Amino acid sequence: MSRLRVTDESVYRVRMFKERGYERRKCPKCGAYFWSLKERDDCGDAPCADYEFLINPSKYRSTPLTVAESQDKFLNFFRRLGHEVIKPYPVVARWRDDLYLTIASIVVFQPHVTSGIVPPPANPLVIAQPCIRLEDLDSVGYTFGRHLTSFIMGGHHAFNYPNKKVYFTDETVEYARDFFVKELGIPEDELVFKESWWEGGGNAGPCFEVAVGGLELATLVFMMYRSVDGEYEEMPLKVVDTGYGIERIAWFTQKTPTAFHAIYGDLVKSFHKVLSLGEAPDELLRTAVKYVGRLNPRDPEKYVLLKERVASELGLDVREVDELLDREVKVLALLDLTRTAALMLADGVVPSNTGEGYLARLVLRRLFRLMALLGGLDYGKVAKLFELEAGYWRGLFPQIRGHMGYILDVVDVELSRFKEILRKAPAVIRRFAKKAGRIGVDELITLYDSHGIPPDVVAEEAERLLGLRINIPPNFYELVASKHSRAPIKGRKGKAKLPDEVIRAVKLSNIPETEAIFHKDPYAREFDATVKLAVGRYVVLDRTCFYPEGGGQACDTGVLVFEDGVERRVVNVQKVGKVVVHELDSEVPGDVVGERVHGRIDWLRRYSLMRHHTATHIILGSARRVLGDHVWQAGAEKRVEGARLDITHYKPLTLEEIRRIEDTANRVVDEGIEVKARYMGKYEAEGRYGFRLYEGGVILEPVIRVVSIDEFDAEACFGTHVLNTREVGAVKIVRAERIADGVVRLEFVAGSRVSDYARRLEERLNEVSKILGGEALQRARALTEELKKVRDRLKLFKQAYREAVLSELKRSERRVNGVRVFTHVMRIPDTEVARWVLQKLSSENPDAVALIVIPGSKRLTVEISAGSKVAEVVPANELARRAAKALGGKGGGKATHATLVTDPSVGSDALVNFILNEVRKVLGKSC
RNA sequence: GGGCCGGUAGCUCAGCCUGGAAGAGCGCUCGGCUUGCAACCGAGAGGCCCCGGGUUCAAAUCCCGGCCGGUCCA
Repeated sequence: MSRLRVTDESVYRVRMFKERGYERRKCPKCGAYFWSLKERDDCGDAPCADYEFLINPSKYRSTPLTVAESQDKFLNFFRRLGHEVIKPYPVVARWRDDLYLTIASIVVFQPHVTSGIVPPPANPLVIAQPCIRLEDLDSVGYTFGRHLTSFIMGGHHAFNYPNKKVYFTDETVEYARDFFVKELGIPEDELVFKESWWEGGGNAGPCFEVAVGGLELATLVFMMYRSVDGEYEEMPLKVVDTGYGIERIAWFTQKTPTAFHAIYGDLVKSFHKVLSLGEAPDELLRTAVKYVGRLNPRDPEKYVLLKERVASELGLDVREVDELLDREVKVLALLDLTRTAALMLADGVVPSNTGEGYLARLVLRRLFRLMALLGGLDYGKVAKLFELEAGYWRGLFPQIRGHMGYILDVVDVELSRFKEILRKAPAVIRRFAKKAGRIGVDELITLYDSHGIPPDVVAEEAERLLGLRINIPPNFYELVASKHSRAPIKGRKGKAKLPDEVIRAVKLSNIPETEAIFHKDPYAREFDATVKLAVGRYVVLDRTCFYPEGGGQACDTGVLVFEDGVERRVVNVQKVGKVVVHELDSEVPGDVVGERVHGRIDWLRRYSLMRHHTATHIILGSARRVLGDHVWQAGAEKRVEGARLDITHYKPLTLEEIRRIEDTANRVVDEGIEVKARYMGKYEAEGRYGFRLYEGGVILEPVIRVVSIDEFDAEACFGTHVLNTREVGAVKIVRAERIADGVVRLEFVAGSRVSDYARRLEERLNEVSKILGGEALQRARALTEELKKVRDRLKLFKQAYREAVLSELKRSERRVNGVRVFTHVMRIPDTEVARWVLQKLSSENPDAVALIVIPGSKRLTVEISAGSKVAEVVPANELARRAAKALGGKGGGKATHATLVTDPSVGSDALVNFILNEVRKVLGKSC
């Protein structure tokens, strides 16, 4: 965390500290300033302090609360203070294009509210938001629950606008004090407010970390700066952003040895039972917890130290402590990871190799690995764990139980993938060990990076297979990460489809929003308008029927008629903000600003686009009904000839599923459902339709245009649609393919294009029939049979030819200085046959030299072979080289076999004679 | 979105670095041994070496492009 300050410390001097006599003190351990009523040795927060609340529980008496009770207590307290309770958002942050997961309650209001574009749904408000953070994925459990991958963040937020102040630092601190002291019964003496600085998501501000008994229970952030290029700029909007750890409150009040025991209650026992493991003795955990608060368990050396201390205190063997503690920590981590995975999957994440899908896979892989290490990874057990979570959280997170079918199906698929990696691991490890001669750090990294084999698996297998001892560097995952370049979290692609100067001119001109006739009446084909701006071939009007490219829908084309009476074609239409720019096929003559124009769009093109656009919504809704709630749009394109829709799904579609999607879509078409486009308030629309609205992407506006097909489908959409599904006519899916891990692409046609598609198929079939000479299907069957026969026959002939060439070659035998030499000139050139024959001959006659000339119009090829016995004396490659040099040509090879290529003009006879001569010369010398 | 790895017989893979006549195991077919099965022994069938281009006398092998699959990171 940055210690940068742009504000003086006065911001931390809130009203309450003065009124109630809090003093500002400095922590001798971390140097941070904090406020408390009484003198203290430290700032009261890990790792400066122990888990005091567990070591001396009587000092921190409070009523034990479950997670649900903690949440209720928190929400009700702030409701009584005038905060409106907001329903929690999904853990997958689909409304944001810079984050995958909801990592804090404030994420729910970013960036639309914090940037001032949209007012908050209520002000002030309070929310209990389930959050997911994967930073501590590998060390979950080791801090006994201080770190979790999924947790509920209780946040009360106030948005202070320049003209409307709600409340800020003074009130926030007082609320915190009242909540902890009056509501939870914590003695005020033990409260510590530590001064700190918070930064995140481009915002920053001072904050207080509120710690009690060694546990931070809340963070109170006062977001007031925007960080721009490393500098802080004060924001007009000042936001109270608080985060109360609901699970931590439950832990604190229950004082169980670990947070997991407080959060998961009976589940701790159930998980052990499913895994057939005994629970660690309470005494062991209670002893360990004394050190967990202060030691950083991610530091392996410190962790060893912790175990040693626990062992000596309990009079146990270190190995025993080590085993029991490691095992317990893994089981506890599983409780957290299962919930995290369940929450992500319940929100419809499809595991994949990119985006949030990858994060889901990461959690599942970690979960599987832990189970494998605990000695039992099978689907039945994993499924049981998820079912236990679903049952346990049915009150707070009913969505888990609601999506159990999908969750278990995905777990099954992912487990198979993981097992596949483990199955392949030995072969890959062997290959690496062989290639590199060892398995060092580089090999470990590549094995993990490219093959997904974790280093501990490599070490295990390498020892088992090859007897190799492998050292895993402690900073292994850092090394992996350092291999990858850092890029923006979510890539934004934006290619300008207009020249820069046009965009600049439009922005400078301050032209008001173009009146969208295409929205008011999508059936309007002609219109009159006034020219507002003209730059070269680019024209802006005050109103238009021309739909600009957007939302995956191609733009309209058509004509504009200016006052000179000349029709100019509109070839491209784009948006700059809310201003529509028409690109013409030629420049506009002179100054046309203020002129009246008449426009006409190409109606058939537009109508086809409208039909395909509505069809896309229908297909999406159908896919969701057939496949499940996890189906989201991953991309779409609507063209005149057809459309395509990419959906998230975890396995390839079966033919039956495709047909059911198509049937469902056509039923919706036949039902004749009204397609409504209307403007709604953001929160109203979200409340009514959920985040399904943002299939096509995030919309950062207080009022959004919602296109709905009754209850079947509703999306925030800018496009033009037909008024009734009946107008789509019909839908035909023409292709379904898996384009990426977790993404299936559906291509389809609608309306009259279905007929076009059918005609194309018909024409192709006719063409095939014509070529085959008869009814296509029948002829194809017959021809396939025939082809098989011909192939078999050809094989026989080829065999016969081989034999013939071989026998002719054999007959050509002559003796040159005691060596048998065979020569043959092929009549039907066939390199493959020549090689086969030579191989056969020389293996039967190791004392022979043989050559076959393969004539050709462009070149003359000679394959030369020397039997194993004579190859040393008469190397074939030597012969080829000499001939190439003397006769012109190229050649080479090895001692037993060589190839020579010359110009045909050399002639077969000359070639053969030359080589014979060379053989004679070589043998003459050596004899 | 980017990095890395892979694509050779029905399956699992070797060969590729260092170019020179396509391999192993399993499976399959047939035969032997067996009352039969398994095992064992013997023989055989089975290959656009992912696709396209380039370099070369010669490419599974080297280079470039593409497709497909896997994996890691953001």
